[in-house]
Amino acid sequence: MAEAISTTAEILPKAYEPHEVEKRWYSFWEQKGLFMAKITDEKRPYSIVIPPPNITGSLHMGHALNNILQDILIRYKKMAGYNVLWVPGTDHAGIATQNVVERQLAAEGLDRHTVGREKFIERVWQWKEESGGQIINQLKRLGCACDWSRQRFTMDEGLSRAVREVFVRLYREGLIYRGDYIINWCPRCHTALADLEVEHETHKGNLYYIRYPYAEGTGYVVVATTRPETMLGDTAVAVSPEDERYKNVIGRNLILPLLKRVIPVISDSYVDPSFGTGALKITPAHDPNDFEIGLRHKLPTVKVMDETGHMNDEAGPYRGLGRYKCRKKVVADLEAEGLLEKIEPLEHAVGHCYRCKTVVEPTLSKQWFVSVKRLAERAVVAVETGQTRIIPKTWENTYFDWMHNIRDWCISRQIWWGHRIPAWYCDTCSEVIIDTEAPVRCPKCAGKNIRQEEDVLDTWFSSALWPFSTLGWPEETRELKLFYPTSVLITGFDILFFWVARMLMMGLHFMGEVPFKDVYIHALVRDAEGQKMSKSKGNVIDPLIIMDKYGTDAFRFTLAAFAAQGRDIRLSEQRIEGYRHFINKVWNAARFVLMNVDGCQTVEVLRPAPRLSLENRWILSRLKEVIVQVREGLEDYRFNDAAQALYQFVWREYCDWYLEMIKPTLYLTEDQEARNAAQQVMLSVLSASLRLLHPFVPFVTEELWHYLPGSTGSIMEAPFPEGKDYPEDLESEEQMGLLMDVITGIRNLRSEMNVHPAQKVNVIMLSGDAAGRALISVHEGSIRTLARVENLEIRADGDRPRGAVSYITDQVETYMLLQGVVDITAETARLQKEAVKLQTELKRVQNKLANSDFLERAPAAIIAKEKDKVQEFVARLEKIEANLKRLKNVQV
RNA sequence: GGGCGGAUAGCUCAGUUGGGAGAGCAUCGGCCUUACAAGCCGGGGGUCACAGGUUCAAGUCCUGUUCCGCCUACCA
Repeated sequence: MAEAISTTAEILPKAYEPHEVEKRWYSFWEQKGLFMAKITDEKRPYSIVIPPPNITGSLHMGHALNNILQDILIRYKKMAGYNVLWVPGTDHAGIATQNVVERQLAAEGLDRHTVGREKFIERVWQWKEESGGQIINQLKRLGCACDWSRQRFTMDEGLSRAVREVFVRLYREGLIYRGDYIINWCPRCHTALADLEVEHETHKGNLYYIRYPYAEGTGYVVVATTRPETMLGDTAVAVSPEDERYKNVIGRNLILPLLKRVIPVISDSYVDPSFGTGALKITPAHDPNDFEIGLRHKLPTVKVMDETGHMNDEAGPYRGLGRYKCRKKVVADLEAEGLLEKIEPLEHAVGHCYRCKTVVEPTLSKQWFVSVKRLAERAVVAVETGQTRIIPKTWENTYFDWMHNIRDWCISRQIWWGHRIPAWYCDTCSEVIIDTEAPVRCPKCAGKNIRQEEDVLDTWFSSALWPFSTLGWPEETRELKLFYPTSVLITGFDILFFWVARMLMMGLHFMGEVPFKDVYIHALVRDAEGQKMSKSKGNVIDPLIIMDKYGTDAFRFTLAAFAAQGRDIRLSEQRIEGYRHFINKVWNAARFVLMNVDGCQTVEVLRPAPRLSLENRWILSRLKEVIVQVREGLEDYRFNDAAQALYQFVWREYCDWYLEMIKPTLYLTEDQEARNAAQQVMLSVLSASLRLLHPFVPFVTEELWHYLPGSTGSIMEAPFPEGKDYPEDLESEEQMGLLMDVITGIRNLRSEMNVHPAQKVNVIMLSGDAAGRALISVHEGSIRTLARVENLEIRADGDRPRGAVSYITDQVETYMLLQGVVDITAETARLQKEAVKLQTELKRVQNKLANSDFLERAPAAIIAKEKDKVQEFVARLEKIEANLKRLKNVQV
């Protein structure tokens, strides 16, 4: 056995070195198939589908936090005895991916149109095979326990089939339609965008006041606009029906400047009389509101721009100009004609493409839509009735708000990379055919001139099906039966609408059940200054670099410890460094234990026996408490509480107090039985701590697990500790409390008297309480060790020693003898300070107890507590004052 | 415009049924005590944004104000 001890010390280096360890254990887990769910397992199921990262993505802080939290839950539930499944996968990310490949082509002097659709798609697939797996490897780096055998991609054959199936069913139910509608157009990406894909930003612009002359007679109406170039598409001017100023103008005709078209003045309650001049120019083809007004008044629509943002034939002399050049020229021409009244600066919101930040152009266009009203209603009810809980609850309001005001979802995109819409047009008879498979001939006219819709679906369309499409839908698979609805979805609030709401709608519609029971919305990771991390700001902290520098476990623990609900995380490297120290502490605690286990060969959970000594009973009782806290924290998604509880327990209680306290027993005692007990307890608490820590810091715990005597297999297969195995022991906690208080008191005296840490001191303790004296006496060894005491005398009563400084509690008076002369002035000051503090406290409590209202209305337990305090304070004060008197006498 | 969140120690933040203000980091002082200097021991530091109210009792509940964030929206 002596050999074994020295080997352990050699095997475990002084400091934890994460890199080699991390690599080794991840492949170990994968090889042993520990991440794989078993469909035949009879344990209770617990399932999560990953929010699929874009294949173009590289791991950022948001991914890291998101996936670490999922991994913590997955590992916890697995150890807690569930049949867990974590489905991983990636998203094809239509626009983003297409942009990447287009950029590649551009570098070669090509573009997608010269290459052609088929070849282009091939290129994208090729790119995906070569570079699209990057993010997956980065997730592995994080330690994610995903079932990689079930990895999916939104463009997989199976998922594509689900997409077509959903499209066809919705179409046949009348929930998908095609129509002319005003949509947001990105002139750079050449595609329609859903409302959600438009980001609004405040811009400093101008409000131009333009005169529209009457067609008959003299005079003009002045309209105000921020976008003068759209006037070329105006088909009316609207005023408010309640606006007295324009009462006689309604129904008259105006001459549209520059193009000289005749347009009417109409009245519509949408117009706000207080803004601008109260007259609004109406451009139905280039403004969503104007479009609605145009519908109401049956106005013609005139599109003046093409899909690249350039003016078209309808713009007459402005044809071919870019929209901003055109704006300049229109303004200049108006000015020249004396029709520009004035220009005022104005801040207003401008929509941008969420992908490329180009200013979007509202444009009239033929697109496919999902009619979402009915679907949304059901999804609202599901949350209202608690079938799905949104956590933190505050997000429910945001969700309801959005769902109640939801507008139809534009699902067609004019790009090539994505699920091509399963619609075909017959050129012979104009029939539209919607089917999951391509038709050979037109079912109506039997013609063969059939071509498929060019557009593809919004990427979020396939994402919306993710919870059931990844489990095999539309087949009725055993996976679906077992793991749907999934247990929880973990995501950031930024995709609550994009994704979560739509999954709820689709899940309810096609599965008849919510896709997940809980939705946990986690924080946003910001930089140390609270700024959102972004490449353009240059404040991005790269998780991969962090993991290189500090190790994955330190990184994981940091994020978990800061993942408080409802608040963003401000991350700085300093903090991660702090938690690296914690990982190292765990490492060294284990190192210490392993160096001192001798022949102890068991890591069995040890039931606290009454025969165990105080510190052993105490640490087991504390362990019970931390188990409860960790479990509750994880069940309630309070990751920070769970992590903090572990941090405190392992470092402060286990390392600082418990291990220090048993050192004499381990080193010196002749009592073999006591030593064995200490060894068993320290080992079993270490074992439990490692298991509790494992979901947070999987690598270091797995590494240490294999050094524990008697451990078998992976720590992932070990049971998560249960509170019921460790009865709480209040007596031991109370007694330990007294000892810790006295020891801290002596340490304090030493420090204040500048006693060198290596120097031992002599102490006399007085206590009128026999039980207290017995306790101190039994544990005087601990006091000697932890407070560095040479001679310790325990008395019931008697003269207070001269030449001593004191620490007074209500139960024990502790005197530390000084070798030289006590500085009476300093000691008096010290005691007086203490006395004043106590008197203030005492007074406060006494006032409370003097209040008859308090005595009448406060619960008995609270009153009793206050009374206890009075007793304690009075006892301490009396003793301190007695000491002060003695000091005074000495002085005299 | 509507909505939500935040304001607690120098910094970053906990504080879940209202009952004597906490942690980490930083700082100061002392220690290379044979697991760990990525460590050990000790100390200092807060009118819990402001003003009212409810209550025996408010960081915690209510109202208002100020200052920061964020989301959302069809004021041209």
